[in-house]
Amino acid sequence: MSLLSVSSILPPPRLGTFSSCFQLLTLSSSPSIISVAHFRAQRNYIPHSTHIPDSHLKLQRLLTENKSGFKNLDNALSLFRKMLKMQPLPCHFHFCQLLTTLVKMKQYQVAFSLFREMCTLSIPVSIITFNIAINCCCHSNRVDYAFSLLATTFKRGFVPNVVTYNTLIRGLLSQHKFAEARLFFANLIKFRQVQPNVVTFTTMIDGLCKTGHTDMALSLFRFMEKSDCEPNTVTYNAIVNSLCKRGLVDDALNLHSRMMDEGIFPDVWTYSPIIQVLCSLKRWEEVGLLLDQMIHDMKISPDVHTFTILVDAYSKSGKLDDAKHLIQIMNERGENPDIVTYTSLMQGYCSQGQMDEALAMLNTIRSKKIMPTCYTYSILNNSIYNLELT
DNA sequence: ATAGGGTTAG
Repeated sequence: MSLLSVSSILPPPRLGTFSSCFQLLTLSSSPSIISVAHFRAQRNYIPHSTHIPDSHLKLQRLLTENKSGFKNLDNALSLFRKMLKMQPLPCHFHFCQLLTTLVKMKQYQVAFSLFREMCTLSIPVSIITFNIAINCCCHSNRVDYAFSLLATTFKRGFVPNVVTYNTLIRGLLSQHKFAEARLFFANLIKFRQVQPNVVTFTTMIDGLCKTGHTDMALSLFRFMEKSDCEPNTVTYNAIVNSLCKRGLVDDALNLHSRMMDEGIFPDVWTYSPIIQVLCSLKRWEEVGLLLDQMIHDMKISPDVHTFTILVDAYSKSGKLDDAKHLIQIMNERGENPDIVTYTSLMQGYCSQGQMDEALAMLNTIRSKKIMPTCYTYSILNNSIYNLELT
């Protein structure tokens, strides 16, 4: 059964919106009552809107400096408190910047509670603020809250946009609510709520793949290829990743060549899953060729994930010195190994029965102030348990 | 200033 009929999928372009924009533009360029002479007469006048208080300039600098994440959560929270006390209040843009930074720090619940506080205190919000909050709910696995926020959005007179809907679709799919996601997507199109874009389709395709509905994902992908909304690298990557997960590495390799033929450039996200599955199949020669192509021909640098895949592959084949050497290369290149990298090497030591080395690894992790995860302890526990059995 | 993708255990 096809997901959608072709005719229902793309609403006609919204000429109304474009033409009214155009009208506005024409009006604003019509002879104006404000002339150069007007400004000359008042040359000492500084318009209110251009005056930025020092506190706001300082705030802007702080937000820009820390935009990929504050050193710790308290810094972000105390900045929020300061912002609330500022006179005049910082603009909407700055509050959004702070919330976005918290999202980058994966502090979804904190970001959401700040959003709630903003609403309680009647700090101006917009559809963008709501979208950030909806995204936080989805990432905290509370897609139910996300939908109640959608209702609030309507109640407050904001118009949800394609970002709102894409976020909600992803939220439903990440909660394995496939039927709901599909219905929501179909209704958006049926009732012309929004014009889907490449992110909408890619989100659906990726979610369909991950919920085991690969046939539907492929038909949506084929539909995109024929439509005005052409697949991009991320769309191809969703399919490549799914093929790799299903062990269909040759299909993945074919798709990889096809995307290049179509003029869509692969990125590190395309290569990593293919390299991973080739490693698991011990097709080492091809791993080498692909890495060479990626690094030298395509000029794509392996990142933490790619390196970790290789560290894991070496560890699993007992080549612990090579794995250690890779970690050294990572450090030299500034691709800092993370908990997954170290856990992979630690597992290598465990499976070789080198428990002293494995425990030393745990100490290294601690000394680097990296938080071990349940994987780290579970691997250690299982090895100790297995040793006791033998 | 808002949305999409890859790595580790049993």
